[in-house]
Amino acid sequence: MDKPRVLCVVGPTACGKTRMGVLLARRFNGEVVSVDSMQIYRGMTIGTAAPTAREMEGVPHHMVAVADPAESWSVARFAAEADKCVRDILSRGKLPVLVGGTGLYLDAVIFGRSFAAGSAGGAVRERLQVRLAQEGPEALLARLQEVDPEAAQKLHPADHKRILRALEVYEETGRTITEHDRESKSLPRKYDPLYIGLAFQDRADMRALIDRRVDAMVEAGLADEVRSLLASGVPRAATAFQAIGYKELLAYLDGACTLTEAAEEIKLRSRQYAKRQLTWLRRNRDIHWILWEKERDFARALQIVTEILTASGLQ
RNA sequence: GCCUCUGUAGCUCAGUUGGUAGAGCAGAGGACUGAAAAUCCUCGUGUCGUUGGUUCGAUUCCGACCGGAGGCA
Repeated sequence: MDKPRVLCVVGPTACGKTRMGVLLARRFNGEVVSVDSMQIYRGMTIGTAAPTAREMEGVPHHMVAVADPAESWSVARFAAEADKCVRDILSRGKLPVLVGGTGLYLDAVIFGRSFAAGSAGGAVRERLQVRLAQEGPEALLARLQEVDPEAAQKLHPADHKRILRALEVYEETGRTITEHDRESKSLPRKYDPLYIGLAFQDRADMRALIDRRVDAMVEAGLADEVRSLLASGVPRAATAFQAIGYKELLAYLDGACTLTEAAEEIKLRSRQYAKRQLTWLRRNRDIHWILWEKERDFARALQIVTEILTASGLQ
């Protein structure tokens, strides 16, 4: 009720979130906060389709190109930084427009979720990784079953990442991740979000646009972008290189495939990613969806969203 | 023209010593709390190229034909 209102633009990749965010920020005196796990890294404009100064049209953008790609960020760090931006925007009497495709990150900000201690590169994680390699996932899952049976029940033996994380939280904090999550999820939400979802009516149209966009990225010099990241010393193991478009071009630069093959792989991985984004978003019943037919019609969309916002008493 | 190999799920292929078939990839659905553009789970009936023959029964054996690859002329 008394929670600050924020606007959220969500949807799978290539569906126009960036453009919509700018249009909404301009109309409603807002500023954009990008909620994207990869656009935070510097020097990755082309491949992450991060908004350029031109595309921002004078609207202030936050959380874009704020991190050193050699340094790996996490949800926790992102949420903390993004929340500062949101509060700052609100304090200046403007509307925060959260634009992004990383579902977990957006939830973390909106709900003010807390995250248990521990991180990649930490001593506990390293040790658990060694145990995983030596004893196998079943042994670790059995161990988890003893300390946190609820988490162990939910995890598949193949889900190494989550098994490691669950054990790590227990060893780092003495509390189970189940306990921690339950507590975190019971906290009242921090903001009052109004969700606008952008997607294509027909998946084939989304695919066509993704294909075109990937070709454009390659033509715009994605390979050079990857080369300069490497040249500036970003390690191949960096999280930044897990971004779609980058890991595939690494293979190309290594001579493992042709540029065309790399581009095809990027298209494939992009549409699989888009599908996962949709799966994440579908469980959020509060989203007002705008479904594109063939082409993206921003003028019409802006009109629809304006009506929704007016009805909801935002303006 | 002759010879050899080949034609099985959208793609790449396995397989059935004759009882109508199964993997990977793609695709679809789902999960998701410090890597999340990551990670993980579930889902496989298709004229077994066509057409004759042998057989109780053929995708499997035999013949012809059609398509593909290679070789010899």
